[in-house]
Formats: sequence, C-alpha cells, structure tokens
Amino acid sequence: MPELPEVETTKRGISPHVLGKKITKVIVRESRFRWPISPELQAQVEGYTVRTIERRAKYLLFGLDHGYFMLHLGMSGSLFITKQSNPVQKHDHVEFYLPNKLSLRFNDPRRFGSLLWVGSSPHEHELLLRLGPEPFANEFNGDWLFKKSRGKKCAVKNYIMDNHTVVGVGNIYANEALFLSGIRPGKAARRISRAQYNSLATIIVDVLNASIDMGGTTLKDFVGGDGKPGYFQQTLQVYGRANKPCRTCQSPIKLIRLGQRSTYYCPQCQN
DNA sequence: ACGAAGCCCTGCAAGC
DNA sequence: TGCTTGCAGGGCTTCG
Repeated sequence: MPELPEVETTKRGISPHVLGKKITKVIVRESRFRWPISPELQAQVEGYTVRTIERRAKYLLFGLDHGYFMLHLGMSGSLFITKQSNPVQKHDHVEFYLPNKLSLRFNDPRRFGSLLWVGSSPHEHELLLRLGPEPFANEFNGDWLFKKSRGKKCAVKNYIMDNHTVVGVGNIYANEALFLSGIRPGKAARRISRAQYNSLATIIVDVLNASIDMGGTTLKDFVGGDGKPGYFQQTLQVYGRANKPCRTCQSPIKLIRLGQRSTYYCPQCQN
C-alpha cells in the first residue's frame, strides 16, 4: 500500500535511470488494471524519451516530448529498475525497455493501479483537475483545513483522507497524524478548532517528510530492488496496534471502522 | 452538495 | 494438509 512517501521515494529512485532515456519498447503482459491499458499508450510511448517525472498526489507523471503518461501504484503496485535479463516475476505486468539493457518494471498483484496516456495537459485531466493541494504546498495549512471544514459533519479522519481536502494522506498516516495531534478520529470535522487544525496540518507535513527522508535511505537499492516502504522503518504509534498499550499512557488502543477503513486511536490521549 | 456505500483484486491469516 | 472464508485497502463511481 504505497502512501505518498513511497510514491515520492519511487520517483526519486527511478529518476536517474529514466530521465533523458529513450523508452525503446513497451511490453504489456496484463492490461486489466483500474482501467484497461489502452493500445494507444504503447504507440504513444514507444521510441520516445522521458524528459520529466512529476508527482501529483499519488500519481506519477512521465513527460515525453509530445505528451504525458500517468501511473498510479494503487495499493500493491511497485515500480523498479532491473536488468532486462532478470526473470519476469509474477505480477510484473508492464515493462518499459531502457538503454543499456535495463528496464522499468511495473508490478502490481491487485491491479488497483493504473497507467494512462493523458496527452499534453495532464493537470487538466479529469483525475487531477479537482484534487486538493499538495501537503507540501503553501496553501495547505491549518487555516485551510479549518475553513474548508466548516459545516462538515463527516469524521475528521475521513475529512483529511479526502483528496479534495489535501492529497496524499492515506489510512496509515491519517491514523498516526490524528494520534500525534491528540484528536479523536471519529469527531466531526466541523467540531475541530482552528488551533487543533494548525497542529494537525503541521504534524501531517512532518510525518510525511520524515517518512520520505527514511525512504530515501533505500534509494541505493532501487536497481534490482523494490524500495522498501519508509513507514515500516518508523515506529507506528497506533496503526495496527489494536488492544496493545498506548506508547504514551498504556491504555489499550481501540480499533473501530470509519468509512470502511480500520481506525486506531487511544481513548485516553485523543479527544 | 454532501456523505455513505459499492466495487475492483490478490495475498495472507484464521478457522475447520 | 488442504480447503473455505474473511479481511485488507486507494480511490473512482454510484446511490440516497
């Protein structure tokens, strides 16, 4: 389940091997993804050079001279550089041949990911057009969270996981950030104070940044490796810790479901 | 406009 | 041991 830090880490990991390189061949072994991979993609990409790689939310945008293709890792996707001669593993669904007998491979067991040709204005694409701000953008702060939340009855956890509020906050980081902010996840978004949103916004940015920094330590393993997710290396405070003692107060961590997602919190520390 | 639920899919763990 | 069942989850889509 790649969260934003893994997508950013992936981008940084593959960039040196992909930027300025010509994609000589595209092999689609499985086209059934979130949306089927169109034959157009292969035709548009083969023989062209990658000029830019951007991340928007959890999407990666690959810029060629005549347009962009966009890739999402879904829940189980990974993207890595490998030698063309290395055996194709299960779920290595798409392969981009690069110079020097290297390849960029897209592996995705659950196929919740996507790969789309989006033409010359990717940011105008339907999937990106109405997304909220990046967490690292200036416009994302406590003030934004507070103002946008007025009148919203939904749980604050669902609110911060909504891509219209801010992008890139997945289930794990939503749980962790709410714990670190002392906010109970089921509380209505409109009932959170400005001060609490200031704290929450800062913590979201800090947690994502820390995770990207840790992810960066695995970059050297990207050739032939898989880029270990950053969050496995950090100590999770509540996520996956149902009934275990809170690291702060020893109270058992509670597990509930909000918006069909596992939600963990400390009933003592979060109000 | 909002919010909740449904759906896509495979791997893994638990239960029998 | 080998089956069946349930759960996990990002995010688009549909329904109320």
